[in-house]
Amino acid sequence: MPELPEVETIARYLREGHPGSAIALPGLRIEGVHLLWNRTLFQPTPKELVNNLPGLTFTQVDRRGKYLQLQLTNGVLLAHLRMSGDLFIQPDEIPLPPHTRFWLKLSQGQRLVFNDARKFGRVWWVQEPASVLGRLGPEPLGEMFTPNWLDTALHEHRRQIKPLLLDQSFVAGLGNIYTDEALFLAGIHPNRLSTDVTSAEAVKLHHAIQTVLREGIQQNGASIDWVYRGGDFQNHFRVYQQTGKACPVCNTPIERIVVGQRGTHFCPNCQQ
DNA sequence: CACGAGACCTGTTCGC
DNA sequence: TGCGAACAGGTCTCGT
Repeated sequence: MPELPEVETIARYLREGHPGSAIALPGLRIEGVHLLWNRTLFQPTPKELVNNLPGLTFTQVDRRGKYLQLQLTNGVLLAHLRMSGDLFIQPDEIPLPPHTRFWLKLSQGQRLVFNDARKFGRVWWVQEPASVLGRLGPEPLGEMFTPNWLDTALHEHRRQIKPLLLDQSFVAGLGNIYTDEALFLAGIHPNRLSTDVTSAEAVKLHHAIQTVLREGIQQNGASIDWVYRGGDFQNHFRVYQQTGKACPVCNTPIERIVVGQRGTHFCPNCQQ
């Protein structure tokens, strides 16, 4: 599920509790470690994890790009959900969900579950988060990400605009949905070369990126297919997965092409 | 440096 | 109805 708005939603739920459930991660202590799919753990070894995590307490939950950062009294647990991952707290007595790859027994009769049908998701336990997050570009809703920065940065590369926006070392957090939506709002064809984007268009794109991300967060992210978290942004897509449907601006049928090996949705009239 | 292909995985939907 | 192909919110590595 995870692009910036979905990961942000999960971070908020972990930090403050789900709507309807006040259980929050900070303050809960780890009592047991269960790794069901070894490759989910990127670092350190399973043995080191089992030896070191029990007894530690969660103190804080943050997001950086598409990564979740779960601060502990010693070190930090990082998680990347990739395509199908999910991370949530649930009571210890109900059955583990299918596709659980990793879970922690917590104090107060709770557990933290890392669920991931496609097994692409990864977890790290490190002392220094920068060792994993070091190459990420700026947060698109942060102070560094200004219209002027984007204009300049676009011209430091000569690449197709869509793959460039998906590159996490360029900007951290955009994925396939929000990139398509942002390029539509900005009226930029996904195939355009970054160097050919004008300064006026860069300003528009900056605004479009922040708009779609804020909308996504407001709707608690997008819920597609069998993965459901209660998000609602899927009902507000303008072009993503709208192939053949009328463009909300000009009624031209939305088209699907492949750009950088990713399905790409756009309006051939609005995005020249 | 930029780009495409292939890997990593499982589940759902599409087309014949 | 059945079955294989295509596709899915991501990222890494390798070769050109």
